[in-house]
Amino acid sequence: MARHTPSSAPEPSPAPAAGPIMLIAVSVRRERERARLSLTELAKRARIAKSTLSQLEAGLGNPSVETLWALAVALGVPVSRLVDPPRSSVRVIRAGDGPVTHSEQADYAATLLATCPPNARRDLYRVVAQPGAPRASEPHTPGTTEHVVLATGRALVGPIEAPVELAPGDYITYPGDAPHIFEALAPDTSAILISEHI
Amino acid sequence: MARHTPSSAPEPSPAPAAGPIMLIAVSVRRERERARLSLTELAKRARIAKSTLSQLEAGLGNPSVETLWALAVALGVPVSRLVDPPRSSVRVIRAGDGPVTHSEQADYAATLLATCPPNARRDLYRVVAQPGAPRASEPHTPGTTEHVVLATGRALVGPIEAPVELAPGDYITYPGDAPHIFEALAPDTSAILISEHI
DNA sequence: TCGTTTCGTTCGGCTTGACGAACGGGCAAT
DNA sequence: ATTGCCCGTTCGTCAAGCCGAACGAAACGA
Repeated sequence: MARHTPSSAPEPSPAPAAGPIMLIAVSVRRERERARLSLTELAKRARIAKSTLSQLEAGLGNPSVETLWALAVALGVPVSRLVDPPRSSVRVIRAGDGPVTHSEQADYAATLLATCPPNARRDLYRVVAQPGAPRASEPHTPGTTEHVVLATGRALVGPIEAPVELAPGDYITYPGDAPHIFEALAPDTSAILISEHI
Repeated sequence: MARHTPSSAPEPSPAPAAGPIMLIAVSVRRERERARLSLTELAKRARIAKSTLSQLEAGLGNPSVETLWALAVALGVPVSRLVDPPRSSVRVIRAGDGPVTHSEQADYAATLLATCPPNARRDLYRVVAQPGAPRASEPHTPGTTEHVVLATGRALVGPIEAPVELAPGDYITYPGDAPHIFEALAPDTSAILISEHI
């Protein structure tokens, strides 16, 4: 199977415990079940032998990139979702909290709110809302995460069952693939919204 | 080489013209040169035969995931950077400008400021700065782009040779791999900073 | 009870990816 | 010129990925 051992060297990707094979094995099975495909059906669509797929999901073997590519195409997902570790929940960082890095040159403070997971896409919105009926979002595509930093005003933001009240500077992140709301509590409430999807 | 043809089926990943092999070939070479490694040296670090690497970069063959993984580890990059297609300038969107999507349910307006390029990482900062000496940033790693949305106050932001004055709600994006500044022009100037690196 | 279908796994074979060694070229020191 | 070293490519061998076919299990209807 493996003729070499890539076990040493500094791991940039968050060391996935069992190496790439097991990671891909579980990823493929996860995506296949999410797509409601049988092993046989997926193999047919990907134009690979189902024996190949069977062994792959069993964590045996060491698939080639063409095999992997064919599977990703058939599953309708980017290849990277099969090769990078999975991830989710609500987290709030209040204005003034969080790890701050100060500048020596100027009065300048930056707070790291969220590091970007490998391979995610983050789309950036500016939101301006007025009090009244809250905006309830349908869940987006699975794997979506939203981040909101309130700029001005006040707002109730987060999962529909447990939204959080934000003041200017507050930050919240929550799953975007579950129902969630944005309800302005003050006039001219504005925020930055980042929609992150893998 | 390829025994199957994954050519059909709807392509979710933005069809990379020449299939996964060529894509990986150029990605590996690009990352290797970025890391200033010789082919021989990289092969040694990845614990793979240099012949394998040579053919891989030539666009021949069909590497296994273990080979790919070992290379990504040795290069110090996530695997996804080798399997997704690759990809800067100043752009400003003033508050109130830009494509706005309104909600039917509530007084809620979202403006798309920047779609995320495939495979980029975006790290999210909250910035609070006071007037005085501007904060001049050293250029970051090549391929970095920064985005700033001013929340409160006023600031001079952008490339050091041509910064732009921002008011609350204004958005700017500029290359992060060239010198750039953030100079607060009013007390308690705050902003959201997204650092995007490939 | 017996076919029929679909599921996922297991079994030989052909094909090919990965390996090490050998090769030719470029460069610097001797 | 010669030696040494590193570069990247080419070649033959061997292991293993991929394949199709055969297999047992489970579900459904006749």
